[in-house]
Amino acid sequence: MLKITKKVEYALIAIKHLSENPKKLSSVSDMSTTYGIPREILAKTMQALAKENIVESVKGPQGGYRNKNKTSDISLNKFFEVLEGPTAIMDCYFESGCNHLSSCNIKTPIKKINDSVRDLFNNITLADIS
Amino acid sequence: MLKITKKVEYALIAIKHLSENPKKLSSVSDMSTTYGIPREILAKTMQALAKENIVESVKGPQGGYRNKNKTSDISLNKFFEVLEGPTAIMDCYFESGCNHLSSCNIKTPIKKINDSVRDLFNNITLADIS
DNA sequence: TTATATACGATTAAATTAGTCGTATATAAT
DNA sequence: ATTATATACGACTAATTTAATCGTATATAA
Repeated sequence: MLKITKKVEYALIAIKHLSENPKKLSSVSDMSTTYGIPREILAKTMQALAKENIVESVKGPQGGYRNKNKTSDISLNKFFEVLEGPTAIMDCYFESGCNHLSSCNIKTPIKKINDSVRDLFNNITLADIS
Repeated sequence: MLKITKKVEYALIAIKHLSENPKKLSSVSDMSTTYGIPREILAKTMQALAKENIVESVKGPQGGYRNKNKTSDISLNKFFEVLEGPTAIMDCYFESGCNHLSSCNIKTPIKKINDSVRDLFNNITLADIS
């Protein structure tokens, strides 16, 4: 539980790389060989980040990615949600009704845990961890 | 990512139940029917909690479980670790060396995220969420 | 025109999580 | 003593989620 996925791991590596190479464009191929990351997965991950304007993409030869916004403007929560969807420690938090348990006594506790985790990630930026 | 498991969910429900019924013993059968939780899974979960002295078990007819320590003395982190093992957002945090990536640039970031999450869970007790 | 690079959907493989089954042991009640 | 009830625990199977691969389209610099 509470493990971050490879997708997020790879994205963190890429963002860090881009922030260390702000001038030039970095291609997926280059980054995947440099860090030993499966090419296709990294590609998709970068595409998701590009779609949300976290990175900028340039097509064609000599193309690649560069960071678009300041890493200090992007919260970890935003970053995670772009890649994984809503930060919810348990599904029932976002579903209208809990279909699993006939008599749930922990809705409030779950909400508290969830809010705490979200607060935490909202208050850490990509710059903080780079 | 960052989802809590059913095991933890069920354990939270049980602990809440026990804290609401401090005098008597509650059996797994009773709790599993009351909350619609698979019997065997709840049984194993309670056994794990008993082993760590979070709950007390009494065998035989009329037996069952009761809370052993104050819920305010048990951190969420302790609780999670009893059920799921070390709170590590990524495996490499606990392994001696990272075998996955030839050239990892995010060890420090990962450590920061991980420590933040652990701090958070260390500062929430079971009482806080009950 | 060609080689390089992103974009994206579909599919398969691997790993993790959830749930089941079988058996042993303790003990209260009869 | 015997029986029914309850915890204890290991092995196994099923379901779900995550990771990785494959194929094809599109843009563009050289």
